Amino acid sequence: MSSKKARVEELERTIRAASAQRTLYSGVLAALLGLHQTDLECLFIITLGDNVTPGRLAEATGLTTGAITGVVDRIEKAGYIERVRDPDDRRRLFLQPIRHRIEEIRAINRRAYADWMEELYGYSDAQLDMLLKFAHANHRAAVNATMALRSGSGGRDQAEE
Amino acid sequence: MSSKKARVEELERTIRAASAQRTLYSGVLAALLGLHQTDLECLFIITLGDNVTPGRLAEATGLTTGAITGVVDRIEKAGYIERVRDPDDRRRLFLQPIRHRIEEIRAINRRAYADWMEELYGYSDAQLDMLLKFAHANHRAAVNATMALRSGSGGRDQAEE
DNA sequence: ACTGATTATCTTAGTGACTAAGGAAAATCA
DNA sequence: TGATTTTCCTTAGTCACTAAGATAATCAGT
Repeated sequence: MSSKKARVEELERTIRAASAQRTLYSGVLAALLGLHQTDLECLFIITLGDNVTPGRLAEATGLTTGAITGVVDRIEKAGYIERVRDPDDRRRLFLQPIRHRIEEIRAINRRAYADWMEELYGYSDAQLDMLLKFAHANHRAAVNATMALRSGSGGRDQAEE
Repeated sequence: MSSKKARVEELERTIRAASAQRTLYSGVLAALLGLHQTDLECLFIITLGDNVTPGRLAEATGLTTGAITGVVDRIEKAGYIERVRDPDDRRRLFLQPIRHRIEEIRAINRRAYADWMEELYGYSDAQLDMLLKFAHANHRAAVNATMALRSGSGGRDQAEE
């Protein structure tokens, strides 16, 4: 027997633990690829966007452009992207993913999560819709919580300068 | 209209995005508390366990004991734990959480995630049970995926030495 | 007790990812 | 054309981390 409060709190705790574990997974994957966690995150942003430039990557991650140069160096050296000059504005670079190398990473993910994907297929369409709604709500909640923390001045110091 | 495959893949994508966002939240929270993300993680482990020692923390995180010394220094200086010598083995330290300071952090989390918790209370007990089962399965999946990566030799180098 | 090995934490030196500031090259504007 | 802006890179310095070893307490064997 468990109260609704107990259920809700265990649910929240479990989601948190699962998120932490997925972060850990990313770290292990990055190490396996000879990259840093930051690099892998950046690579993910690069593959999602179109014609991503170092400048846009710096904005997206909050890193300085200097740091981004290092990140791009490492990812390029590992062979997952190429620096390609924008022909229309020769100051700019496009960070072009090397598709078949990216596909290697996807394949690793697919293999590692194969059982889980199988499990997902076991749910009915209606259940999947409900879970999807829940997952979106959870994502929104995390975004809101982050914003609340940033603006809410939840703690002492905040802007140190 | 969307196929089951589309549903499953969007679900997995959304879970991943939500996890990433929760990681981001942790980083912002850590900065707010004047700690590093690593420190906050360690603090979490300390509060969960009982009479956690620096050594056990090193094992749990994979950091070296030297790094842990720095982590403990920072958390202690910020006032969230105390170093207490084990009276039965005076080589050892117990990292004792300072309860009311930990409670401050919990209060911040509760405030940031208040709407979300509210939302969870909106689900029926049966739905919560289903979601809980799902969340546990997701956690297990992430653990298994991490292990698969570690042992599966998915990539090249692996044991470098 | 005494000796040597082990255990737990800290210390030190060195590495490398990051920031801040500024430089070089190309584009844009007056 | 010259001045300003934009984009990326370079440089110097900071700091968390690792690796190796110091310090100190405990344990096992004699």
